[in-house]
Amino acid sequence: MNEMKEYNPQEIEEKWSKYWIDKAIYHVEKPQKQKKFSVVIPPPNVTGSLHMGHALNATLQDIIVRWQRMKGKQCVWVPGFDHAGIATQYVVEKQLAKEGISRLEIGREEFLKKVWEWVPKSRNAIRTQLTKLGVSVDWKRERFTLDEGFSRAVRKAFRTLYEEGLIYRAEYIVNWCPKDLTALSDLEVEYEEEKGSLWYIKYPVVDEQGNETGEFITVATTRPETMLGDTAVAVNPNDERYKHLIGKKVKLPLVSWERKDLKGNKVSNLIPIIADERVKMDFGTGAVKITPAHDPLDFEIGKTHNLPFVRVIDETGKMTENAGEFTGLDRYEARKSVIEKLQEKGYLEKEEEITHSVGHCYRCKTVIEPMVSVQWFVKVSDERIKDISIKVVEEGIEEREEKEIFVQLAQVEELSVVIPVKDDGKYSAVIVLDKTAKFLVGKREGELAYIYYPKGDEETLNLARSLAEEIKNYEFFVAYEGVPKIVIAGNEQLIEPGTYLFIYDGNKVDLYKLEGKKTKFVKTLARGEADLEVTQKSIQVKVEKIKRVEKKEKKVRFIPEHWKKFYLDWMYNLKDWCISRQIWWGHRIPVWYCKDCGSVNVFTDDDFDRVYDKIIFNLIADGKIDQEFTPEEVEKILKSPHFVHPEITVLDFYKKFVFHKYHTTDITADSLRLFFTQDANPMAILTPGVSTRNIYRYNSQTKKWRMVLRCKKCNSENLQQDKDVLDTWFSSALWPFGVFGWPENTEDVNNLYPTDLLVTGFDIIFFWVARMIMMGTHFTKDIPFHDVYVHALVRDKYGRKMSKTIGNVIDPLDIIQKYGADALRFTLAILTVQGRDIKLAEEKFEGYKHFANKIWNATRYVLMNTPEDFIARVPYMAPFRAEDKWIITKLNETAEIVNKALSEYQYSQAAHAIYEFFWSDYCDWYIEFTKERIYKRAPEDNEELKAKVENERTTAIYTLLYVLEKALRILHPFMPYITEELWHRLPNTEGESISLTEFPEKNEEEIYEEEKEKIERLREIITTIRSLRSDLQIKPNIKVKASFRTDSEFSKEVIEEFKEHILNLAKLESFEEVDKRPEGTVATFSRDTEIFLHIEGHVDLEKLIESYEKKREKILKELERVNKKLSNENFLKKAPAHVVEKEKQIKEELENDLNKLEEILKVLKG
RNA sequence: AGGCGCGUAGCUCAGUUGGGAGAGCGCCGGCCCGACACGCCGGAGGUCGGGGGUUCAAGUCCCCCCGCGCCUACCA
Repeated sequence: MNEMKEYNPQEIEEKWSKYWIDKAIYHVEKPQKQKKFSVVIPPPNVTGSLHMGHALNATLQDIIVRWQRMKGKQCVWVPGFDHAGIATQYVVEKQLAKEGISRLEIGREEFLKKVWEWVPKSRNAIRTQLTKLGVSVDWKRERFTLDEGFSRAVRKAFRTLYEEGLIYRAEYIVNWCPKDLTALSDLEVEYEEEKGSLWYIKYPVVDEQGNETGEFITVATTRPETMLGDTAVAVNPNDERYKHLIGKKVKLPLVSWERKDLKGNKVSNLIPIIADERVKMDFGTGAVKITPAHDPLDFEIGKTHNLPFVRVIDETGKMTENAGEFTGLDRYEARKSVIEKLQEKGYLEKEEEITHSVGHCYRCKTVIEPMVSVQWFVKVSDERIKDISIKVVEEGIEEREEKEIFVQLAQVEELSVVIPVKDDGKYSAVIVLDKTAKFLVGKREGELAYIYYPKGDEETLNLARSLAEEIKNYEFFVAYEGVPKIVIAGNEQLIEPGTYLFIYDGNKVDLYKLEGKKTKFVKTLARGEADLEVTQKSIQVKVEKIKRVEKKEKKVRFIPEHWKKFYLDWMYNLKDWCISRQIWWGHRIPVWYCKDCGSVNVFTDDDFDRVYDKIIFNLIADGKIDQEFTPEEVEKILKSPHFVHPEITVLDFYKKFVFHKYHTTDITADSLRLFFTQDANPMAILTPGVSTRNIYRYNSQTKKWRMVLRCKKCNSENLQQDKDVLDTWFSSALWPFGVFGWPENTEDVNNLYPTDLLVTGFDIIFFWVARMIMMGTHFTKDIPFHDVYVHALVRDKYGRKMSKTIGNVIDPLDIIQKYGADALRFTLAILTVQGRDIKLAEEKFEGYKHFANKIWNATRYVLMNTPEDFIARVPYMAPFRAEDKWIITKLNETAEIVNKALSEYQYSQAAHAIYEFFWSDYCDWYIEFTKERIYKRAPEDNEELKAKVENERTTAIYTLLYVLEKALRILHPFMPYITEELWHRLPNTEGESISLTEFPEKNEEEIYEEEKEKIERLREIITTIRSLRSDLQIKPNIKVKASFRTDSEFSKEVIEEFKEHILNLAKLESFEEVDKRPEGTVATFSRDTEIFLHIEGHVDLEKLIESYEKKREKILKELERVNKKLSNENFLKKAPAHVVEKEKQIKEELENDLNKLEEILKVLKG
């Protein structure tokens, strides 16, 4: 019926990827709070390209999201990108450098234009890569950390924190990169072990007059050039060697010139010897030179002892004027020079080799320079931020929310309920409870809304109430007594009389038996959308107000759990977060300094109340227009396609994603001009309804308008904006609520936040996860996410990190090209075990492409044998056979394992279960079993027999299709493409996408224990025969005669029932029961059954004997173990009875096996 | 230095409350049998890093040691 070509991943993946996006399958316009499952993607860096870590990250998210979606959740997975300040600036600078352009030459504005030109190219590339992976994200909600909404959110966050005193500006020692010319946060510094030297320098001690006493104090340093900035020598107060020197002074060698501190005060070259506990006695000489301006610890000591700060190295790594004769030298040249000079003058005592770790810029690898400068900090160490961030992870916060709900209590007589169920627009079932309904309970918006119960019957009302508490997942449920009329697919269903409950959960109607207050699941009656038609004889409604205390747990759970400790350890020792960066690409700090009164102004669009003002202000603050601009410029920008969503304009983006209002507002150059004119025109004050505020001023020379910002303290217009931008992570910290529209109180924020899951790598727990928790809890008073799944690092096959330098990267795109995205995804999933890094080698992908191929071909087999008129044949199909029930049982067990594994994020287990099922159970056994029925030729001349054969074939095909369809659904989250493709090809499916079908769950009705046991036994028997054939080296194409003998009724039954399968799958000519071993046969056994194979001609028995000897050894060893256990009195006494029983059984089995084996060996040898 | 993780078949790894050692790849032998050679059938291969302890029973829990990896801190 279906012509299937060979499996070609590229072809199908391209097709479905496009289909999903074009149809916006994964867009949910208005998700309901109760049903949602929301995830935000860790925004990939716009500079990068997708590497294996991204592929893993995206795959793990997609598996959970697709699974949750199939479980009926309304999934919203928000994609987006991160502007990556330093990294992007670095990349663009490098590109410009190739053209011989430096950013300093072209200036800030021009440079940013270049970046904006470059960014979309890179962004689009990653976007394409993500779509190739098959991620089921909602592209309509895509965001960028530097889009208009985010930029506004960042300013709002900054302002709020500033006003709360949680952001401050201070002089502090920071990690400075002399190449990128910016401060770096502690986390952005990479330490590496390096060989260096420890130089011992003698500082002459001087008396009160400043004359050298002849005594020296020797300090040790790895950075002699910083001695020029020394302002003290410190020793430990308990150090006997130096106690007498404390309080005295030394004369700083070489320095004969005048030095100045940060405020311009002169600093003497006679510096004090101070005592400080932080000095370690056992390092170096126990005396340490103090350079407060260029060393973090010295900075601290300098602060405590009130030492002057002398900067001797500038931003570019060159020596400052304080370095006297060394001024202008690079810090490394200066080091050489200083050493030479010291040696020359006899101050250098010795030089020792030392390995120490040196901090490098994470981006350009330049050695960082600790330097005192003025920076902005977030006071994350403040208890208002720190405490709650610890608490939500450590123990969680339980919040009690009192809710008032109104429940209609309807006392009725003769209650009738009709439940029509529609599936895909067609009626799939109708349930009619004519006057037999007992009570009815329903919800509205997730809350109990009404109860219908028999007039005056308080007992029933109470029962209904308690059931409403107990049953969590329902939209309504009806209880009835008596005989209901249930019609499913046109057939009336009979149910034995009793008290039952129909529960509708939004997806399906389940039937439960009601015994007292207990409910017992019977079966699922129908799937689809259920309606409710209620009639009653009389009604009396009373509204009851119920106070409900809703407990809401705010707890962030790390998976695997040990990352919790990792996070908490860091939180306990939290240092303030330096957020200013001396670069251009990023969110410019929304601070304007007043040049007149010196005060600090933080502006946001909250300072304006009209939409025009707000937009103009945001455009200026974002650097999109200058503070002086023309209305045409504004219109042009607002009417241009948006960077993230080119299908709409920037103005529309503002309305939809930034303000979430002003929907009808249009802005044109003309309307702006009018607005500005009125604003600036003092006469307008006389016109009613027009306000003037003097925000805009026209400059007739430049013919431009200017938005005037005024100092909030002195009203001066003489303001200057801070030149720095914010750390990218400051905006990323707002990601989980920023993407939903915060700071506006949007529907998405209400319905989708907190998010359910965050998947990320451990390396950014501090950078990102911690900061999202800090900012999330602070701004939204709620956690940003419930579960944080921390995934592994992807390494090469030798366990090394993948890096471009080593050249061991495996590019996911190459893998997709060669093996397909499905194989890539499945491989990553099956290798994902909690707490272990992934070692990757290309062969692995190949292996799982084989799996995809296997599924493809299995489907080909099924479809090849599905007749055109299959559906019409179904009503005539024969009853299920045992193997059908067996595979259905296996399918259900697999569904259960996969569901459980995924709910615990056990990706590997889940993937293994479906792999095992598909390949071993379905392909290797079930398909082989069906061949008997599929290939059986019906005799043309016997109508009755022909019909029987055909109907049995229909059953086989039906089961093949039924199981295949469900198995594809189970596999779908792992391999979305191939499952989508194959699913659409099956005749028993309809719908837009497999991803919108229901994820299979274990159905107790489909568990057939008896048949399962039989088939397992059958497999053992077949395997035993195959094994003997192989030992005897009988070619597979030769059919041999065989016979068996057994005392077990069960085994006999299995053999008789499945004789055909045994003949087919063990390649036997015959398999008859005998009393004793026939002549000319070789024996083997499977449990209680002896099997005899007729050998014709010469057979090499050596190999067989060898094989049996080996088995005998094994059994003996086992027996020894079991006997030892069973002869241990303590074991018999203390071990649980069932364990002892089991051991006894094992012993019996082993002894039987041994007897049989020895007998066989005797015959073989004799 | 402190903390965390890992050490199971040649390789990569599963092994969920402590009860007869597993998978994939590789290897060996045999097969193009009407889905699939990206396949089928059969098979070999392990003192579960070493030592001690708890227990009737330890790959699984506790302690020590060895090896590997990672993180944090210090490094004048």
